[in-house]
Amino acid sequence: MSDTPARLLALLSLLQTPREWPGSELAERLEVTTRTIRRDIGRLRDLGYPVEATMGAVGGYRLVAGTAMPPLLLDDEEAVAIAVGLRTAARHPVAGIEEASVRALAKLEQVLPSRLRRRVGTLNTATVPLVPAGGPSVDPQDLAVLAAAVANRERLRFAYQTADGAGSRRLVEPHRLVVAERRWYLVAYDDDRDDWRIFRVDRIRQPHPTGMRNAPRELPGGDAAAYVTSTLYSLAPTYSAVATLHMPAAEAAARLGDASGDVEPIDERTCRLRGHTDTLEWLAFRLVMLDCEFEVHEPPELLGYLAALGARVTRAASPAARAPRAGDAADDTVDANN
Amino acid sequence: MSDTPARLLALLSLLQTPREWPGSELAERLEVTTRTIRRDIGRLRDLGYPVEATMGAVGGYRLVAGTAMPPLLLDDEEAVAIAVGLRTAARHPVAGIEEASVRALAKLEQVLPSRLRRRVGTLNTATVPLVPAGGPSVDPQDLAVLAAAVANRERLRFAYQTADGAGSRRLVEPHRLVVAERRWYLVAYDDDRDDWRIFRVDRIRQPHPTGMRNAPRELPGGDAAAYVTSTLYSLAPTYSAVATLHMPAAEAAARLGDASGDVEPIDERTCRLRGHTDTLEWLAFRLVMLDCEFEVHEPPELLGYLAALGARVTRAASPAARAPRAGDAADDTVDANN
DNA sequence: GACGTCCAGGACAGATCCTGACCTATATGA
DNA sequence: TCATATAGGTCAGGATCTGTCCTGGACGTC
Repeated sequence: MSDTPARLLALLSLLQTPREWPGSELAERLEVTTRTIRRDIGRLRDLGYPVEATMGAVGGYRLVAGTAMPPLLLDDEEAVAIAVGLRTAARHPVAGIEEASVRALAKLEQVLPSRLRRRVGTLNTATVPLVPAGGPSVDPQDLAVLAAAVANRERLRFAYQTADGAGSRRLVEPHRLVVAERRWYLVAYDDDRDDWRIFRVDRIRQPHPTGMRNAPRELPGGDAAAYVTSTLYSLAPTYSAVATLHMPAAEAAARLGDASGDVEPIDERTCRLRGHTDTLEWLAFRLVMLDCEFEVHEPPELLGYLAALGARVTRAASPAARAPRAGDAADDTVDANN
Repeated sequence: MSDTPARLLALLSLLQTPREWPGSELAERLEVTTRTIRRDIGRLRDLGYPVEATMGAVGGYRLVAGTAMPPLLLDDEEAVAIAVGLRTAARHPVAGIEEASVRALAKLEQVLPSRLRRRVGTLNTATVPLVPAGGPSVDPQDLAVLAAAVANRERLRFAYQTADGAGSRRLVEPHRLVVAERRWYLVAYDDDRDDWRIFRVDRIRQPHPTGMRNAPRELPGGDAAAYVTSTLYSLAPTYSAVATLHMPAAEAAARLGDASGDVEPIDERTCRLRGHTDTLEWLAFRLVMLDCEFEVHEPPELLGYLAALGARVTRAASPAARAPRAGDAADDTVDANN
């Protein structure tokens, strides 16, 4: 009896199960008359959620795709699955929707019951990274905290570790989260230094909101993403890579994706790749994954890295020969600001 | 005025933004009095959604984590981000929540507006696969269709391509979706053959529900996952791999994850890996990604694959030498049933 | 072709609920 | 101390909701 909004939500929840519901069954579950069910269905339709009905003896109601997203009513496991998916998406950002990903993650983490958060955490640490890290990886939970602070225009305090290992404590007004070169950066106004700064998120430790709101501040130039990339290019000792791929240019471009540099055809079966990167491991990984013959011309560091990798793999395939182990990890020395 | 449930949903949507909302601002947005806002907040609390309020001059309301998941109200971009995340999760299943992932995906795809679905599709094809496929990859949208049919107990018609290339049309009663050995399988009762069958999802083409419901049918033995793995072991010519890793056993186990076989220590710095796999590329990929010295002892196919890979990488690092291209793709010949 | 089953929706009466307009109490930061 | 925020009681008038009728249309089955 009564409590209409709760019943509407329950009805939405039932209808989101991908199956057909006869009105009588819905009425039974929600303990109301079928007439009320029909009225509720009408209400949902008025709200813009298209409920489709098939008439006839085996008919029923089902929620279909409309023009607006209905509220998603998830059970525990589904919520965990989405959280895990968003966390890995935060670690391997997809071009164009990185920011929406962290927004969704922040939204979800805000309301995720603690028992589910624990499950997400254990699943997350149990999941193995699929690609070379290329430096420390970001903590998705920290990322959610930063996204919340950005949305809330709330001052943020955190410990920041610079490239040379020194640590410092910061109080900033967060402005935007940006992905550049496969890394997360926080664009923020540093209150102590009275200037704009860019922080690598994987070097931020223990961020917590202070509760102090700050007035929106305009970034000079406006575009945060452009600000980050321009700062990176002016500061970072990125490598310029040139390679020849024995693969049609179109196919190589498709398999490399958009963020891997320029591909121009040499002839029908080969092409030239030019790109810049600050993580040799990542570039080498992508080239090997292409599963085609290729030759690297520059930079010498990448040549060295690939030579070491090839030698290691060759050693692995010839167990008869035993050799002293050679360290072959290339280090990453790029930093955004001090 | 009026339409309380819609206002409650709108209020929930606002509160899910990770920020604090003063009651007056909420009242303004929703065009009601602050008194009504306070009442609505109370209603939400009665429904079990914990709205926290900070009193005082800079107070406000915010939705915090409770014991149950509130309905997620997403904007377009967030919905797309979640869909993309779930699709990649379907391609790289995480142990333990694979089924919840596809359930959530099916739920989302069911109500995703078509314009957003298009965006998800283009983003999805633009996204490059991060790991070696090891055979054809599943279409997440097909997976969602299968999951919906499983939940709806609806008969399903599809074209199935067997290992030897022959195609057949099937009419089945879907029972469960299961991940085994990094692949999706559909456990279903084949109506034409009057027996239970296991189908590799990546070989299923154009699945579509028929609208015919079927009575729930009990799988002999009960456990669908066990049924799949036992069938696979009895049928599939998997490789048995043995390798020595120059890495502490604990670290290797952590970095390999749970599904990669048994790791036992040899001494403090080395360990032995035993596993079985039907995709050489995947195992080789994981071993190389460990970023440590290792030697493979078995199977010979893996040795050959690694030798070819090492040679290719070495060639790439020595652009002076030019050699005729050697094909080095290992084929995957495992099948679940005919 | 008749029948049962399902969705669609109008009319109506009675109970319920909701909103806005008061009011006071309390907590917090400037 | 003051301003501002949440918290919540009360009350009256009006809107809304529910259940119980009803008719009609669509669809599959017997």
